[in-house]
Amino acid sequence: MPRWLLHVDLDQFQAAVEFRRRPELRGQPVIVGGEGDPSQPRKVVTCASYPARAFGVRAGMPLKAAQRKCPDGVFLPLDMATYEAASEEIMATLARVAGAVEVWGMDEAFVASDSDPWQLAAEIRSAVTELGLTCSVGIGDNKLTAKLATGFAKSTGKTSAEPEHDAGAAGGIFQLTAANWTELMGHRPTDALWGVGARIAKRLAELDIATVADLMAADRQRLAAEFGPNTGPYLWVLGHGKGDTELTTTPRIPVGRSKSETFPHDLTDPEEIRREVARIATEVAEEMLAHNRVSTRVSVTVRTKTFYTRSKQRKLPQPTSDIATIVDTALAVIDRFDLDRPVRLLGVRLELLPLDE
DNA sequence: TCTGGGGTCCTAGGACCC
DNA sequence: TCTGGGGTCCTAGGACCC
Repeated sequence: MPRWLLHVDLDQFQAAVEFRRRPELRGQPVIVGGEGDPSQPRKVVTCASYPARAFGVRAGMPLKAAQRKCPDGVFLPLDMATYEAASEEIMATLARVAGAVEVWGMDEAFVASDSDPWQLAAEIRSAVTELGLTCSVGIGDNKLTAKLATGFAKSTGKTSAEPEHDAGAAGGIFQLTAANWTELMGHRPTDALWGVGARIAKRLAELDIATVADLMAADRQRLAAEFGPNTGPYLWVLGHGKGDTELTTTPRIPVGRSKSETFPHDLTDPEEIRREVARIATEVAEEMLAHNRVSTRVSVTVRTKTFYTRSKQRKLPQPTSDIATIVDTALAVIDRFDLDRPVRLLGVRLELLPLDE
């Protein structure tokens, strides 16, 4: 009996959650991000509704740019608490319909099927629709193919102009497996793979590995020599459409906790920079404490006006939950930076002591 | 249009020890 | 005096993801 992995991905998640409480906005170009004020600098789009995307608005784009592309867009502030609550609702629904769920971020999850994956996918979509939301489902023989299948599900299911893929398509559900892997993925650039980004793709291209098919034909030893003993072979495996087939249903225990802030205007006064580092360190330490965790290491990140980003860290003499010690350490670390250029971002990250002893 | 915030994991080099 | 090889800890940086 084959085991299928299903990847569930909510459509336009944050915008869709907003539509539930403001149904009059359905079908409108809605842009969620920052405080919902496109005149605010250094804030970006977290989620654009499909109508907003038709104007060219994309996640990650500055709000100001989004407004230029879509002047009549409805800008809404981020409301994380509401999205988290919606996410829990969704995951509970998936658990009810599909059993074990591996949560992958707020609006994604993997589930498994030992029988008919299309049937399960349809049931999931129907259950999510009852929540007033919609989702796409990718079916794969592992997590990689399932995840990539969701991308096909979105592009084939959503755009009527898109020619119908015969292999495995059915409105919002798509199946990608070893059987159609080469046909559907072989000609695509390597960064179409989940885990290959722009940088790795560029380095691969320099080795004359431009497409997934090229990667499949590449020499493993060469990849290992180029990318390291772990990453190299991993890339080769990715290229062949292989991946993890196990669901991890126990919630992951965070190994770190961080907080960073891009300031609306650059900071230049070293004393002000120290004060902000102390404030951010206090906040993240308090959150750590609220979760009953203990810190082992403090890392401070500085991003200057030119986007030059560096971090320095210091191991604590012993694991501690003492806020004053953590703040003092963060200050000692920031003092090792040359603060002679305008600072646009400061961040503090705490590494956490593993929970199991 | 200048480029958010919160995560995870991997690699590499130097220090230090045997 | 012209120099080993491994293991581990620590720090810095890179890359990816949602």
